Amino acid sequence: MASFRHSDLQPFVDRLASHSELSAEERQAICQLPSRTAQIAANRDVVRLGDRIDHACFIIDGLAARYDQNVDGERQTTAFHIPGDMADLHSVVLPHATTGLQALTTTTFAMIQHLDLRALARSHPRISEAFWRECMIDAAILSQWVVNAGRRNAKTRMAHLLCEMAVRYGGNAIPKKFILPITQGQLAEATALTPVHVNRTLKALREEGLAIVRFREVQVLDWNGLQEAGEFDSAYLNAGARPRHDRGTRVARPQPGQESPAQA
Amino acid sequence: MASFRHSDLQPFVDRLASHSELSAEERQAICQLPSRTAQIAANRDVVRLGDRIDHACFIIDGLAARYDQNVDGERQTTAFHIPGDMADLHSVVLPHATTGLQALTTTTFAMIQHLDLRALARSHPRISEAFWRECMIDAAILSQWVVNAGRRNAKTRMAHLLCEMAVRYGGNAIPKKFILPITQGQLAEATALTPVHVNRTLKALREEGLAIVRFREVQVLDWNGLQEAGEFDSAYLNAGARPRHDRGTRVARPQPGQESPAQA
DNA sequence: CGCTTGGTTGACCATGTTCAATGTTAGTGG
DNA sequence: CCACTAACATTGAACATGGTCAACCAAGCG
Repeated sequence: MASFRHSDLQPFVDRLASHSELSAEERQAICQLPSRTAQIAANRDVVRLGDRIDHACFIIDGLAARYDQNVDGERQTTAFHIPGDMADLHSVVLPHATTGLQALTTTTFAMIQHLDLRALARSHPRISEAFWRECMIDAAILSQWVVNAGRRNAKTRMAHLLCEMAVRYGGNAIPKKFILPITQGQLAEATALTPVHVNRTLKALREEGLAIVRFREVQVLDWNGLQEAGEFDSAYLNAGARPRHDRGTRVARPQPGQESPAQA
Repeated sequence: MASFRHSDLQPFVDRLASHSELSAEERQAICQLPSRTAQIAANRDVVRLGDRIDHACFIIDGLAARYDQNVDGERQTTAFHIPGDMADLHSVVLPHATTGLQALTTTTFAMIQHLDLRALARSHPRISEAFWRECMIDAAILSQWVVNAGRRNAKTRMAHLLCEMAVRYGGNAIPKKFILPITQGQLAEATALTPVHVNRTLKALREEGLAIVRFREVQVLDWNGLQEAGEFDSAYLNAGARPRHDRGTRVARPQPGQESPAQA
């Protein structure tokens, strides 16, 4: 049954505050958004393709996957949502779902009406900007997924995904192990591989001493090695954060006939 | 040399108005944003990977590609930007570029300071929301690119991309032919194929009477056939538009053990 | 127990890559 | 107008990454 609480949204405030400056008053306003807590069982859709929705889902506990599918019904996961994510904040401006959202485990979430989120955004410009920024970080992740699916081989792809999840779960302190309650089949949907090849790929990562992936748990054996294997640079995940460490060494290769950027 | 004009931004207003309600006053405010017009030659970067930028680029004429690359320097295009697009509106909230932007042809664009865009967004909540929505439509396209690269074969992928571009160039009236000033190599970077295989794929589309792609031009021979071959449903491009026609027939396949969506 | 779900492995196959050669087109200068 | 060049398109043959099919194993749970 639904219940009304406020503190559920504190992690959301923390998330927003990690990349956007918010006053105490603004933080409180977010915390006080009316929300309805709900739980959904594993393998069930929170949002179905084509649904028109009137609320966003803040993940309190569990794991959800955003997905789309091709004509044969083969799924492609386009994002994982972990606790602390507002899984479809974008729906505030695009209420017509063009992707589905599925719970991968029993997932607890807080439902917040678009009406309330929109009202808050309209009355608080900086909250509005924070929402926008939060969405754009998700888009930056999505952009990496295109590169992943398009230009990286199975091992690199898998390593990259593991790195992404490690950073998202752990923040600055990369966890030695973290819970990733996901089957190899679901990993296949995310990496655009087949379950069989996911298995072989995980075996390779294991045998190279990079990481051990089990049913509910990822063990990072060699973080540097895993990052290297995954061509991973966390910059895109921290793009919104206050400058802590400067950008890494990754630079665009110069293209033929190109010395300077835009010239007026 | 730079010049100061206002009317350059009218197409941007039209774009925003196509999905978001804006008052006459709001439209005018956008038009009056100070902008600096510039031109950049083909194959040069407008924004380089890692750049910290302080302006957004509105494409007036030409074609630009957003890209990222893997460690071997192989490029993956993640978006095309055509006239009418604000190529990096997202940079207003994430000024640290994690992807590059390259002109594919000689491209004319208007540069608008983040400062001005942000100020406008802060003072006009509905403009802020329109910016956010515009960005989320781009994200919806990106999401489709993940599916494209991940779960569709070469022919389907290519057809899907052509459909996307046709709709974006033509709006509701699908053009029989449209200018796409792009080489097969650049198509390869967008579809995550090799130039050689792009060539073979285009040949297949041609031989099946679906579309003819030449150096600067796409000729759509059979729009329905092309859409079908590309598993294309334009809903995601129009997600923000006023309801004109209802969603197509595309529905999520029911997954095992799933009858109803979220239950509280 | 036995059933179900997920993990593991091997053999064979297919889509798309790689390599390499040749054709085509547009632009440039004599 | 033609020769020359450079970039792009086209084609074929060999190859590789990952997919498909199929069998078997392991763990959790009624």
